[in-house]
Amino acid sequence: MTSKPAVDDGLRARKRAATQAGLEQAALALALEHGYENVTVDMICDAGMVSQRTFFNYFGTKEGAFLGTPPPMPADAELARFVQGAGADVLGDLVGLITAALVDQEPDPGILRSRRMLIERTPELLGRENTRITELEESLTLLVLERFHAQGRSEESTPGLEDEARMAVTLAGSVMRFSMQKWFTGGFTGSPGELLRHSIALMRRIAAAENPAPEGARVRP
Amino acid sequence: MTSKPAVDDGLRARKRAATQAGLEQAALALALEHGYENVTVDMICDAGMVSQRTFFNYFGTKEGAFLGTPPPMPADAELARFVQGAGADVLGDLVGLITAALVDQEPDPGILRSRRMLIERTPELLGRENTRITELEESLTLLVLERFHAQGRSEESTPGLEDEARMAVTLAGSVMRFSMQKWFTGGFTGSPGELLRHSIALMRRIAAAENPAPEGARVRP
DNA sequence: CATCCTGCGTGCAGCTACTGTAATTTTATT
DNA sequence: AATAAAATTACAGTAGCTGCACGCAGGATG
Repeated sequence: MTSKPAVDDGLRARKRAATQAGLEQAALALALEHGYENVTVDMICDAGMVSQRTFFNYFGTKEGAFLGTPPPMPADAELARFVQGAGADVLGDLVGLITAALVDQEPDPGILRSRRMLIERTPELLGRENTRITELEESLTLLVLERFHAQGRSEESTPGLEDEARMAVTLAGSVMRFSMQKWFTGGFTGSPGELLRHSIALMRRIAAAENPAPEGARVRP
Repeated sequence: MTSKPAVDDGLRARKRAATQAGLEQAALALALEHGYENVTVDMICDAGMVSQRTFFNYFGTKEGAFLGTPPPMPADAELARFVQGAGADVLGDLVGLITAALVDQEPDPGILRSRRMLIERTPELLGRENTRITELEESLTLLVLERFHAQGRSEESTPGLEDEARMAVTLAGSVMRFSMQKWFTGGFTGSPGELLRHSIALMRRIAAAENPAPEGARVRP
């Protein structure tokens, strides 16, 4: 990921990372025990042994400590691979891209899971999470458009190309949300890969459905 | 509350409604001019000529004044109609249901539009909105399940029935989001009904795509 | 080793969103 | 007109969050 293989960390950086990790962990633990609303920033600071001011230097916001580092944007190499991807399965590739970013972003799956739990049961955090995702989708739409261009499709030749890209991203997002939900409510026994494929298949089946629109009047009474 | 069931709108109720509408309007106007973050509750109170405490009696939260009355849940009659709907087009019917609720909920389309504009450009509000929608989707999923049952399908005969319902709701939500976005960025010239049908068709096309999954390894590198 | 200096943590003062409480005013009822 | 009920208000207090200025330790330079 970085230019140098490893050692670039000084004592400073290491301490910093430790403090941040400590705060995040404390925040999660406290929230899972007392509920997000009942946890004050001061509590987290006590547990992490820093001043309140320092806390805000790290996260800027209370929520920040619970949500972890901002948005998982894939590495450039993978992005290029996606754009060049000749495969016709945009949806599958998109889902793969997002998943990859998610995985190599958080080393500890335990943290990831409990964070997910907390977010799931806390509307306020869920809102923030959605916001982040929305912002991410913005960039992904541009990516898909690039891919389309790489495949020789242009706005001129295909009028609704941008819509198509946006819809693809939207659907990929739906698959991710659906899978997450199923995964963290424990309704699935199997590998994440399986789950994702299962979700995509299900989506295709539902979307295909029967009659596209019986008379059209149904849509807007 | 009172012993009499009849004419519940006296002077009281009318004043109340006026105050609330005034506050909402003031909030929207102020935010569109100065940006959401730069509008304080006190400003809104000044414009609406009430105390800060009263403001919070009405909305409970600053965001409330900008988002309007909570979630548009359809009337019982329409719900029943949806459940009994023999039509196979679950998606279309769902979209129709949501749309109907949206329309007869806010009489003034001008308010609705500017509110939409504001939400669109304000991450914080967008997050809240998404949260509300998510909560709504919860109930809709149950509805779809009822409909399935009315069609004689049970969890026993069809293992993934609940998943199917959830996915249908998720997809309907995607269609709504997509349409909203297109509608309020002005990228569409035509009736809302047309737009919705167009969106559904597009979704079906993208979802269908080509190969479901070349090898599966793509999904989780 | 001495020196600078830069990044980081801290206290403090202050703003804004929000809540509880009790008093005051306004509307409804008899 | 008297009284009950409800709405609105002022006031005080809590929690999230920010700008500012100071001090200290890590790291670079000579």
